[in-house]
Amino acid sequence: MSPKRATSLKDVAEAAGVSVTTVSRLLNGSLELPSETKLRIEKAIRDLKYEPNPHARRLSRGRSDTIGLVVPDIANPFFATLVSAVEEEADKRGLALSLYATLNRPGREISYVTALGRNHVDGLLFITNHPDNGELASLINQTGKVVIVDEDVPDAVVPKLFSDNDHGGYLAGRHLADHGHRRVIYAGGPREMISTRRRSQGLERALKERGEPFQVIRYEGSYTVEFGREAARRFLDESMPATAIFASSDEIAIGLIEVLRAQGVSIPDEVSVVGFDDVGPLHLFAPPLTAIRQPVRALGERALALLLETNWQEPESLASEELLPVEIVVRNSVAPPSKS
Amino acid sequence: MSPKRATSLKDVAEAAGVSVTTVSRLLNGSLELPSETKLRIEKAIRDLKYEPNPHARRLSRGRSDTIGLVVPDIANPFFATLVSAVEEEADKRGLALSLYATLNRPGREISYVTALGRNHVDGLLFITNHPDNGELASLINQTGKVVIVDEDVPDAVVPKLFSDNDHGGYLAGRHLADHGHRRVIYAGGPREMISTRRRSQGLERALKERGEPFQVIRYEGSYTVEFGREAARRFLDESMPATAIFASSDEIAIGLIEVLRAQGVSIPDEVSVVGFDDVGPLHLFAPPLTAIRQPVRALGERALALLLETNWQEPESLASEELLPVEIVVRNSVAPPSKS
DNA sequence: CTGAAAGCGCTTACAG
DNA sequence: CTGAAAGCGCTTACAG
Repeated sequence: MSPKRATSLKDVAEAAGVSVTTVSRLLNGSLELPSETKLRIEKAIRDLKYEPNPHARRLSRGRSDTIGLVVPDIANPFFATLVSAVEEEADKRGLALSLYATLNRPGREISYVTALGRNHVDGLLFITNHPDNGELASLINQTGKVVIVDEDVPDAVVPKLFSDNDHGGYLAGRHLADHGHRRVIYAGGPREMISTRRRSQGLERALKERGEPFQVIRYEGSYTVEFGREAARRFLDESMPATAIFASSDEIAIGLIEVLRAQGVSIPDEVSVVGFDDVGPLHLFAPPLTAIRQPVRALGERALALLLETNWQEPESLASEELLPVEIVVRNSVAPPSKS
Repeated sequence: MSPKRATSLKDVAEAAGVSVTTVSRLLNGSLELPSETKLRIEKAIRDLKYEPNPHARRLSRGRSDTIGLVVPDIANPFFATLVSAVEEEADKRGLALSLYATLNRPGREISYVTALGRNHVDGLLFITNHPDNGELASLINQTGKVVIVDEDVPDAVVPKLFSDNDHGGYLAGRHLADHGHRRVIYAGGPREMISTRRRSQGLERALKERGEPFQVIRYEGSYTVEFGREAARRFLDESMPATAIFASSDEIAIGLIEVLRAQGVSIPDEVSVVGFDDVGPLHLFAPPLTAIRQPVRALGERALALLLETNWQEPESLASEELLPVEIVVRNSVAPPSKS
């Protein structure tokens, strides 16, 4: 089982009695060949089970036909679904996928973007989930060919693709207001992040448009189960200062419900809850959770299309922001405030 | 913004006044250099922001320092968690990860294994979830450097790593038997697959060891939500021929519970349910689902270690099978059979 | 239409 | 200790 040399273009060329140039051209489609020759070459390829060496091809062509995808955490179902959609799209287009998980460590983000700058991948789909001090943005601006997805890197001038977070917040708020809620807690991610800002803005707007007094209390932390637990504890410690909670991710909702249930707080009798993301099996929860659904797969598909469609030579075409629509999935976790 | 030529080894060498050989050796650590020279080179690298071109390096070295991971479906939380664990391990070792989703299409599996044979990746972690007609096995045997994870490819002679499925089935069966169940339905994946065979065997063994009459009814299909729904419908159509159901994956459990709930069948009052996998938020389900937990991350970590540790020259060391322990997580979906 | 040859950017025997 | 040179396996002007 010695690492037998793989068959190369040259082997094929010899077997077919032509030059490597010809074989290479046939493979790359830039050629009309006499069908006799063509058949001979194709036979040689089959006989030798030839497959081009991608490393050589990449070196020679100066591009890799692979795109990089950096996400905070692959195990998170939201990102997993996104990765899955990107992979499927990439595969359709003959592109390979290089996957990087940053696990929320800024250093890793930096190094991946640097890698792109060096042509290791042909483009990058970039998803962060923590604030940037400007370093990342400037790096992105000088390397180009990255599209930012899901969460913003404010000073980066590249195409951006988000869910319609503001409208998501609005839908949640309207649903809550329809049931008579006026005091609601927004349990979200880091305050600096665009998703949190926009979702809570939308929420406020929906409550405000009723023309009656209202209050939004912000619990801002991170998009994690642990923060969801914290939010629930705080809510309890503060003696339930609201009649409803808008949990801004599946993870937050999971932690929140976990603690609320453990403490015997009934949803929606004592407090109503609306979630965000809706990628987990929320319909099986007790109670089934009403939530804003993000178009996760569409986000992944569109992100790749954007990367490929963008004319990277035209600076003015770069600074775009595209929003994908969200919807509310009504289940059973919202009821009118109890009259206690 | 023309694609400015990236700085190469040669640029660094010139800037430092040495040969590319010297720089290359310094980078690859096979060299003691006078510290003055060393500093000069390092300064040049820093000044020029040099980073080696991985495509050239791969071509030259004949290896890629990347490992391939093929999974049926990335969006599935079980596989997502596995991918996440592998990615983290790979990153620790300086290995890149190439990800492929087969979406259950045999043709795609074949082509990825072929790619490995051509040295595009240094090794492959392979996860299938459908029966093989022998084609895959023979391909795997002739390319080598693949470890099979989670589900078997029977005729392949390579290291294999599974969860202890038999024991998982046994734990489920024992728990059910402890509560007095004697007639249970096994709702699992394809009958040919090792996971299904072993889990149902374990289940039977646990029931049998009580020394009383028992019956296991097998519903075999696939590890999907849709099959879970089918299983529930069949269970209902057959007028509930058992007092408990062992759902052999989170997906199956989800589909099953969905339909049972919709039909007003109470768990665990009318039928007990035990799940398998336990990667989703089963503790928030109504009722919280008792399940066998798979060591998903450990599976990923160990798989990579196996790939790296195996001595691929020694045929006798290849045919190994390693089992990772599972455990039962008791929640609230099992009760004694109703006396109706 | 077809091929010889240079080049992509590294690594690594082989010499000095 | 250090370097010139060949080689990895492709692609692609450039000639014929």
